[in-house]
Amino acid sequence: MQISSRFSVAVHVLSLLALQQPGDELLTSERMAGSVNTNPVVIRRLLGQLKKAGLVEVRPASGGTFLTRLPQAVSLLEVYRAVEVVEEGQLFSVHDKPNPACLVGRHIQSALDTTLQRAQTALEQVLAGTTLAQVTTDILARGPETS
Amino acid sequence: MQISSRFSVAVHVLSLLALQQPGDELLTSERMAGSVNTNPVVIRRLLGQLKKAGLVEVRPASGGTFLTRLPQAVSLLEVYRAVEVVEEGQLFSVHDKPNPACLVGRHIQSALDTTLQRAQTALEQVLAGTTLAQVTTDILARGPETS
DNA sequence: CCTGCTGTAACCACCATTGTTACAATCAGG
DNA sequence: CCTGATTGTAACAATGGTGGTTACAGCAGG
Repeated sequence: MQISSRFSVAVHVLSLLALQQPGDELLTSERMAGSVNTNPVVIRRLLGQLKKAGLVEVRPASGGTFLTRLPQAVSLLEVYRAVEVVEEGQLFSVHDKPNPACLVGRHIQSALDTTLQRAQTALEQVLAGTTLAQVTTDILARGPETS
Repeated sequence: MQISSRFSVAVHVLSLLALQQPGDELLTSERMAGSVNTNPVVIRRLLGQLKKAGLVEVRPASGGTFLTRLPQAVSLLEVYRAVEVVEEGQLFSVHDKPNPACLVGRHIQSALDTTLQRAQTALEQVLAGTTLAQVTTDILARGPETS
C-alpha cells in the first residue's frame, strides 16, 4: 500500500509558506487548500500536525501561518515524521503471531527485522538529506511556465 | 500507512519451502497456514502471486509446492515485487490535482518526484541485496531454542 | 462588537487488507 | 477408474486508514 499523500501535501503547504513574501496576502487554510486542491479542513488538520512538530507557527484568527525556521533548516524527514505517515520503525508490517512450534515461525520476525529496518533507514536517509529549500529552489527554477 | 504484511508472509512461506527436505511431508497450504497462523486461502492466494512471478512451482491436488530456484538466487526485492505491495515507482502517493494557476501547485509534483524516487530506490536496493538464503541461514543460526 | 479565521468533532464514502465459507477442478494413489 | 485430499477462485464480511464535508465553538484584530 502507498504512503499517504499527507506527506506530499505537507511539503506543498510548507513550500507555499517558504515562498510567501512579507507584502503578500496572508496564507489562510482556504488559500492553501486552493493551491493543493482540497478542503480547508484537511489543511488545518495538517497544520495542526506541523505545529505540534514545531515546524510552523499558526496565529489564531486572522494572524496567518509562518515557518519557524529557514527552509534550508527543514529536512523532508522531519516533515515525514511530523505527519506520521508511519510510526518510527514501522514502515513494514509483519504478521504478528507466527506459530512458535515451528522453527521458521519462531524466528521469522527477528530474521526479517534487521533487513527491514535497514531498508526503511535507507529510505529515510534520502529524505533526511533533502531540505525544504531544495524543493522551493527547484520549484522556482522550473519557472512561471506551465509544465 | 504500512506496507502490507503480505510481504513478510511471503518471505515466511518461501523460507518454509527453502528449508523443506525431500523426506518431509508435503507442505500444503494448510500446513503453511499453521506456521504463519492464518487461513489456508490466504496462503493459496499468495502462492498464486509467487507462482505468477515464477518463484515457486505449485503442483495441483496433492503434489506439493517447491521453489524454482536456489534460495541464494532469490532476492527479497523479487518477493516484494511479486506480492505487489506497491506498484513500481509508486511507494509514495502524491496529491494528484494541485492548482496549476499557482507556482507551487504547478511544479510540486515534478519537484518532489526525483527525491521520492531516490528514496524508494534506496529502500529497494537494500531488499535487492538480501537473499532468501540469508534469511534461512539466519533462522537456522537462531537455532531450535525459543527466542 | 463583528468579522473572518482557526481548531476540532463528527460523520461519510471509499478502498485495500485480511479472514472466511463455499465449491469446482485437479491429480496421485490405490 | 474412483476416491480423497488439495488447489484455484469467487464471493462476502469485518476492519481500519484516508480524504472530504459540514458544523460550530473559540479567538483576535479592526
